[in-house]
Amino acid sequence: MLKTAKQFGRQVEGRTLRIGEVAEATGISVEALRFYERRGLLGRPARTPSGYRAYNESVLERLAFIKRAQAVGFSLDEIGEILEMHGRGEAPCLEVRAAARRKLDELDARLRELRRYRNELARTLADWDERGIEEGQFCGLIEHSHVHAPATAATHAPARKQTNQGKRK
Amino acid sequence: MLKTAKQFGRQVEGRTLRIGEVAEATGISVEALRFYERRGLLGRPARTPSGYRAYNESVLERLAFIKRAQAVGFSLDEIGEILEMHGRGEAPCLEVRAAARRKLDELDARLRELRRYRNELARTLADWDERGIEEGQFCGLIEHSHVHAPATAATHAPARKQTNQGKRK
DNA sequence: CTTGACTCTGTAGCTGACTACAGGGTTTAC
DNA sequence: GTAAACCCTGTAGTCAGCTACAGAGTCAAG
Repeated sequence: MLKTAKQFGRQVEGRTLRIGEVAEATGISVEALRFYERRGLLGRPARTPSGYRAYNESVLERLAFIKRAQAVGFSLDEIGEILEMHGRGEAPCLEVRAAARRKLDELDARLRELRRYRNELARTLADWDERGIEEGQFCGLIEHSHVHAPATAATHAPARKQTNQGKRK
Repeated sequence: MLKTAKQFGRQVEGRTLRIGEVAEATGISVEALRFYERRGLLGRPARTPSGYRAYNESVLERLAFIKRAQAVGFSLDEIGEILEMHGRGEAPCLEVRAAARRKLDELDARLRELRRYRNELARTLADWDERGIEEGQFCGLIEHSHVHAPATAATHAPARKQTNQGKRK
């Protein structure tokens, strides 16, 4: 763990990592790392005389944070803000805690929604299994569904809210 | 319900709807309707002599199906395939049922994942509440997390798998 | 001293599900 | 008969989070 710096001029502190090494260590692609940097998530790393990025190992920790925060539902922008606040030593925790609480609520709402859809789908499938399906138009997905209301705007509104499915992290 | 067709030339069967009426009835925007048509989800509707789309009321049912399928996790492409099979009278139900079952599995996996993140976040929050946070670097989101492993590639891999989250239909 | 792997910047493209516009024609209500 | 409200096509833009490339420089090994 205390290997000297490989070839790069100054071995200021510990070992520095090239971008490819960071990529390999974290499973995040080189392009994504540069992308994060552009988005302000990684600051500007030191450079070797020839312009290569020379990360020190703390970047791994930072990236771990980013990944964890992302997994928990923060967008890159939000993560950027948190890191920035942290960097400026600005009582980040109050803000961050509030944000985290909001995230938790969102996550709960999303879970309820998904559970509803799951059960709906499961019921439809069960229906299909126990009776023939030849009668229905769209294989029962409409006719046999036991769920909230017919084709009115009211039915669609809640679905719309969640059309952005993918984008919600 | 048996109003004669309004102004349009032929009043072939029942009432026909202009795109704006369909939009209002379903809560789907006019642009989205045209978009669905381009994507092959609605076929080519009849046209008035002047080129306006003249939908018959069955489109509402079809749109309801689309919305429901979407809510349950099918992408527009998948929905398109289902509708196409249906249109060709091709034993769709076997295919559809298999697809639905896959969807259900995916939904379950997604739910497990989200529950995991939810609990993780909730635990982190609870931690913050019971002890001061001033010590931690990133407000404990790393240090205090009780979860799977430190900053190694192994930690990231599962997260990566799910970086494409959004894209997962 | 050359080959190949790595890195750099900058820009463009991808996915999914739309939305927004420009620049027209059509209908309807007054 | 005219203005508002609707409709048409076609193209481009949006969001997030990347990915892919082009064209160039750098580094380690044989």
